[in-house]
Amino acid sequence: MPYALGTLTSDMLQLTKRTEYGLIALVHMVDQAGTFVSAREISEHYAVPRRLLAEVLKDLCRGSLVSSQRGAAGGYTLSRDAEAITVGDVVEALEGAPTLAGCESTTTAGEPTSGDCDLEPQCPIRSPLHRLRESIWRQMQATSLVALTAPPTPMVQPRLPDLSENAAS
Amino acid sequence: MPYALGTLTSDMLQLTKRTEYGLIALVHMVDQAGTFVSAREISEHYAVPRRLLAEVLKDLCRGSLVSSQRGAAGGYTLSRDAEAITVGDVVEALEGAPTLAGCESTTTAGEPTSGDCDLEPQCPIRSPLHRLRESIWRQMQATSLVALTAPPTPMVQPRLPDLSENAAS
DNA sequence: GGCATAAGGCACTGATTTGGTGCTATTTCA
DNA sequence: TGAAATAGCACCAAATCAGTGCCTTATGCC
Ligand code: SF4
Ligand code: SF4
Repeated sequence: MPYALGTLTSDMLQLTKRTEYGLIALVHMVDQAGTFVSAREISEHYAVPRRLLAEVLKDLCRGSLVSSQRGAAGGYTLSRDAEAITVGDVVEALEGAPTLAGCESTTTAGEPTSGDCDLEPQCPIRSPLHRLRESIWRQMQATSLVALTAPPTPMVQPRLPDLSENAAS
Repeated sequence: MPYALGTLTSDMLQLTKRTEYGLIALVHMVDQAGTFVSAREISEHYAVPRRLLAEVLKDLCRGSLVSSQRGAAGGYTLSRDAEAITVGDVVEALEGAPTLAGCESTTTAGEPTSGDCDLEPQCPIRSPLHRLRESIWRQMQATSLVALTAPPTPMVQPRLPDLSENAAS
């Protein structure tokens, strides 16, 4: 069956393994708040490669999401409240602030960062795409670790805001 | 200045060049609705690699987003109304339906597709992440070509729905 | 002190994806 | 017939990603 359209999966929304491992570790640490959890403990608990997880935790430490303690009985612990750590923070710490198009690489400060694409003046999709990216990014910033720890959540998906001004649903 | 956190850009929300080129071509075709536009014309207009654009247009044709006409004076044209073509459609045609985590590769039909990750039973972040992905994907499905063609759009970004049930902003 | 156990640093490999090109065949219009 | 267009497909180079090796440094405990 050639050309099975719809069965392929894009990775454009795919979290990297690093981010997944980071999220798993952070969620695990929410329960153990106040204590230092070692990378070994987490890696054995979730069957995650130990060395890779250590690398991820290190980056989370650089991003000030966790604090580390060296030596025996050392490990990592959340450096702030679980509600103050969002998926966006994790992605930003492990992959950098995301962009939808190459013409703008928004930092946390929101600099324009003119862009490396040379068809900007002619490009017709630039501005609306940025709006879409902003919206998505905002959702990641609005999803905190506590939202990830609440498993059942029998919530109904609310109506999405429409990004265009003329589609009235 | 080592470790310039916040300046790196993640590509997790980055459209591929193929998708970008596809969107540009489609938006261009919105204006020329009814006529067949050649890949050469678009590539010269926007300084996009001709051969690559042709490849993209071909995939869009496979995805039934555009119709093609061969031979001299041939080209491509939208196969349906611009409002009926969404960013999600384009992404799906050019990259496949997206997934946030590797444990589920949702097709358009929405099959479960059990998953290739072996830490699903233990994984604490699975369900909420899927909710996030759904929400993002929904936004892409809600953004049509006409939304991309409306340049000024002095619209205020509406409040986002909160994905967690306990964060009351 | 000495040792086990922790994180920190960094370079490195292998597999995959992505952007892009070459070449040929086929279709259409003049 | 020939130019111009799509269709198909293989191929390449660069970038990214998952994962590992190896060493250094720090801490707790005997
Ligand atoms: S200017 Fe247009 S083509 Fe260039 S990176 Fe931005 S959105 Fe993409
Ligand atoms: S089960 Fe968890 S770790 Fe595995 S792919 Fe799904 S979200 Fe990622």
